[in-house]
Amino acid sequence: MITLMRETSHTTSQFAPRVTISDLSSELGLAKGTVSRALNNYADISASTKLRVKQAAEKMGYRPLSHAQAIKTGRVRSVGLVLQNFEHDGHRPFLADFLAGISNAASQEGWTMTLAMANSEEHTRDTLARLVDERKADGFILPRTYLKDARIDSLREADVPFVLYGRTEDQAGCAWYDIDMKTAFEQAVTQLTNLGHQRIAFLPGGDGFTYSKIRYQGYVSGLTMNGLSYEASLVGKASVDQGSGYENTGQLMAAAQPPTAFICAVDQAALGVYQWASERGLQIGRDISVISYDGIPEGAMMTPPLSTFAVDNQTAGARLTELLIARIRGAAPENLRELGPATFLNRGSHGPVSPAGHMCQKTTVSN
Amino acid sequence: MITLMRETSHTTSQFAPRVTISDLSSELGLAKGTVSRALNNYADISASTKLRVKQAAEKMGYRPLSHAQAIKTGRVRSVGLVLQNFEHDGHRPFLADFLAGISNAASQEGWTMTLAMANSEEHTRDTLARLVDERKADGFILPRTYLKDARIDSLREADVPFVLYGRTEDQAGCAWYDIDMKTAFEQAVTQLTNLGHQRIAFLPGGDGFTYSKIRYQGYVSGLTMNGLSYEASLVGKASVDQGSGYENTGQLMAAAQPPTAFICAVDQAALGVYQWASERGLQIGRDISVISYDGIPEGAMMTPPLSTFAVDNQTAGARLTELLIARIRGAAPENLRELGPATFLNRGSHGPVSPAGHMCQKTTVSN
DNA sequence: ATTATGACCGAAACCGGTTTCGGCAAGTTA
DNA sequence: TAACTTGCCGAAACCGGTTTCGGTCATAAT
Repeated sequence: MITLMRETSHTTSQFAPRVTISDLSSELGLAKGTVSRALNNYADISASTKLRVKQAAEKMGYRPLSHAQAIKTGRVRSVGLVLQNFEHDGHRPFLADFLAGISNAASQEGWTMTLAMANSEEHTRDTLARLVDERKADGFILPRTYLKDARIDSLREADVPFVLYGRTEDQAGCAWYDIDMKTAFEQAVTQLTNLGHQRIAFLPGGDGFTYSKIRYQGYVSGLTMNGLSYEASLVGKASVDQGSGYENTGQLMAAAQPPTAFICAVDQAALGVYQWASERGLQIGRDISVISYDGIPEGAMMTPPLSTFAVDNQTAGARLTELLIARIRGAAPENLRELGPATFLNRGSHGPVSPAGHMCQKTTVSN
Repeated sequence: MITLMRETSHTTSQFAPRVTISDLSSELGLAKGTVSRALNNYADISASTKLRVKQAAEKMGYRPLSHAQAIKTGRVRSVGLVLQNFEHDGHRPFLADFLAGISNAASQEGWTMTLAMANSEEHTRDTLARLVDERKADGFILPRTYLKDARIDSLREADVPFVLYGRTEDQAGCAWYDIDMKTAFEQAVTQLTNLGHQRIAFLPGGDGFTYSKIRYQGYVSGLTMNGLSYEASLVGKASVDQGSGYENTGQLMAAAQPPTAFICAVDQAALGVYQWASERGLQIGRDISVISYDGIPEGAMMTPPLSTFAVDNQTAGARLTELLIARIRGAAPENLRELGPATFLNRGSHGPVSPAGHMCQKTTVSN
């Protein structure tokens, strides 16, 4: 009985009384359509009526229902985001920041964010398809882009607006925001060569990801910028977590002329370098130098604290939604491409090349 | 020119052709309303037509537009979530799991999730109000509940369905899911007393949070269950991160009869205990025992690995959305309250009370 | 003095669904 | 057989907006 009453009252009075556009029009003595056009700045409404309507709307607290407009306009004023939580989670610590950036930028424009998570590539495609089909979002932010990315293909084909966090091989029709990782990794090489290092190893990121290729290119470019020659034996295999970082460190250090410094595509791999070194009594920053990328919080708590390039995921999220909204409003994707900076956290994990230690002669160095 | 064409084609052909309910009705030779009622299982539609309609809908790939239905029903089939990212972020590592749970459970019912983040209590209220006002969600999940929670008050007053992750002081009209933390902390005390500990300290969580009170109650109840008397001097101040945990550990260990074991309301505080001990050459698990709560990933990487109660935030998110959807569909909140288990990770940070060390005589022990 | 031209607004159609209402045919009851 | 249900469906109103289409009136052009 009580239950019944609850249900009833719930379905009837549900919310505070809303003011609709009809309320506004009858209050103003204008036609409903006129009010709508005034609010949407149509050219055939006089400036004075526009002002009057807008003031009344403000005063009466009128807020259009986005789903009511959507039925005619096809836009729900929402940015879509499908996260893949099956990947190596180097970006997990930044998730909250990233989401905060999106959320804030979206609400700035009166938009909202609809979020879904997928646990496989197929699940991602299905989820994306469902959200598109049900028009739950007007466009999408695609994080963690691949060189060849099925999500991009399907959205491009369906002509659904999207923006990439990262780049991809075929940029046609793609708007994107990315971090200038190439410069960052060039700087990493420069830092180390300035400290005397000449055998600088590189631990790349996950295969297939665009970020992985670009960071690698930055490493290579940094070598030539500093007059060092590229050596394939100094490049490890994909290292995306502590375990793989640890293993690949061991592999590279077993060489006849082991590296004196490591550049890691991701911080998690750097933790593996730390582990390998500490197990052998070697001190990071003195016996082995490490510079890495991501800026995970654990990095600050290591001994010594990890020198790394930090990225501001909150502004990334914010810029991405601004770009996406612009894209949805019709801007050409070619004009919506942006590179943000990574900031170097100059901490203790890199130092001058160790005089003793594994370094012997410098045979491979040109110049 | 190219730009213009892009824009044009974008606004016109935008998506793949959708099949509407009118397409269905004309295809079937039925009235639009009849089709709608058939799909929604109205009683005045014959079973045979229902079947025919549903099969045709399936075959033609018909999916109703939630915002088109919302205009009449008032429901957009979306669960709302406003995260406060200004709080101490003990739950940050679990964010992805939590969101995945919500997302999966929601899409199971054909629902979606609209997410927003706020950086102050006021911002949270505003955001919540806006989402309610614009009907962006049919109900809300409120995480991290306080004993007195302004969000609950305003949603209750506005008669908007919601469900709590956690409990609150005034449960009237509240549906919730929570972890049985009281039992967990009782077990923690029992574990330690079985190992001979009699001076067991407690580091509580953040002030004002319901979880903090319940975990404290579990600690107290565990003491009496095991014949130990409560001692106010064994209870520290709020310790929600490593820093405060470190400090409060020092405070408690400075007593004439220092504790031999610590129970921490949150794992982050336990990290502070580790730090304090390691700086003094004391070994966790031997010289000082620690049992904690949360199950953060860092805990497994400590030496020794942290004994703690882990909570499955993915199923928490899933259950919460199931409860919320039930609530929105009219179920009484009193029937939507659930307690999930915390699972003890029996690791190395607790052990028998140290024979040497700080322990002296047992004066305060009754029995 | 007419006529064409704009500026400005009302009326109505429309978007994709849901829900109410009424009517018809078949089966029940009187 | 007439009256009454009942089962089942069509028609139309409705939800809260947007957009198209004319129409009125004042002003400018002829």
